[in-house]
Amino acid sequence: MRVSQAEKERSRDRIVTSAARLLRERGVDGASVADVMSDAGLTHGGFYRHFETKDALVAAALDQAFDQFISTVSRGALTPDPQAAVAGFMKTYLSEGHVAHPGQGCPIPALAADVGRSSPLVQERFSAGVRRMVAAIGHAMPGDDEARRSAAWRQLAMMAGAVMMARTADSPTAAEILTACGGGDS
Amino acid sequence: MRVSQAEKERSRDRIVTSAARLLRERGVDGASVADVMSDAGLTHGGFYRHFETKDALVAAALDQAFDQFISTVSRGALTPDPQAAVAGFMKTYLSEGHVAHPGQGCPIPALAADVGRSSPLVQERFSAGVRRMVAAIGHAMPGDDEARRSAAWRQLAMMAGAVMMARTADSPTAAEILTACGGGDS
DNA sequence: CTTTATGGATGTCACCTATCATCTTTAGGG
DNA sequence: CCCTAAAGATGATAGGTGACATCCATAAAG
Repeated sequence: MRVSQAEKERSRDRIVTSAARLLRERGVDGASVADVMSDAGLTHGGFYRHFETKDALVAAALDQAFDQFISTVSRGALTPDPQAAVAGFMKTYLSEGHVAHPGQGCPIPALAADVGRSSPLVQERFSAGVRRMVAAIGHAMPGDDEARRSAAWRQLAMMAGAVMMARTADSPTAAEILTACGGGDS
Repeated sequence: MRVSQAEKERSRDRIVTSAARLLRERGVDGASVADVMSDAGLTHGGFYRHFETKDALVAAALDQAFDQFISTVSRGALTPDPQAAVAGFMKTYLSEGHVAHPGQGCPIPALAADVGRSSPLVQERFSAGVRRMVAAIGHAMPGDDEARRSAAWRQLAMMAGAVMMARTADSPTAAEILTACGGGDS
């Protein structure tokens, strides 16, 4: 049955939110349109009233996933000591909780490889999210602009690589990786 | 038609070699059994004479991919100066050539995310390959055993993360990432 | 010359993206 | 205030592709 425009807006939000989680949990191919719609409490038939293609959904979901994750990063960045904020973010990023729950985590270790094989639209949105993250991290790095940006790239690359590898490893190895890269045990 | 056992062995090798490349290029879901068999010059009908399941092929292909890639790493490690060897390996790893050709590159940035969602068998084989790489890299690091291993994890995480992100980015951004992480332009 | 097992051809079943007729309800003009 | 056209949701379905199974012709092996 038809619903109000406000309700449709909320439906769309639920679809995107479900997609943002399921994509990170199962990968681009592993999260089907029907899965996402079902998770959003709808049937798959109505999907194409909201999005042209699955690709468009992926792009929208990536935006939301980065928004959500960056807001987590930035929340700490307003503390008096920006370097302490980055340190706290690193601990959270390199935690077993982040490894265990990709659905709420950083899109980079969860989806970068998939995105590298996806459409230009998806790549562009993803890349924009990555740049936003680098900017957010670099903001709290020491040195001049170029040094901060460069340090932020190294930091982000290491963190993303560490979480990604930890997700393929057994528990002791995962802990070893996280610790080696500067993470905690939380 | 039936072929000799030696020929079967060669068929199997071709299948694994094709899989090792196609998996890295297209991901686990993107490379179908039919694709792999076709690439190996066979039809998909005979596949299950060689492997129980697709999973078993993935495991075998991961082993070969790591073998091939580690032999590249280790080739340089025999030079008089092991630290120079690691530096050379880093330059190669963080090159645009590596970013552009995942099919011959490191399995980690290409497949870690997929593996994190795969069967325990696949995860175990992949994790074993990762540990072999860390051992190979750590071999040429300074400091005591623990420090070397820890430094190797950081290095590998950063390199894998950098290549993975570079593969989702446009050319200038990719170059920026590689340079920031210590790579060259080759 | 018989046995055997490889690889090819074809089939089955499930699932994925995308579409559509249909029902229902909203939104807006008279 | 009501009536009607537009539009969201539904369930069925089309078309394609995936993993995996089965039958068959044939050549190796004894």
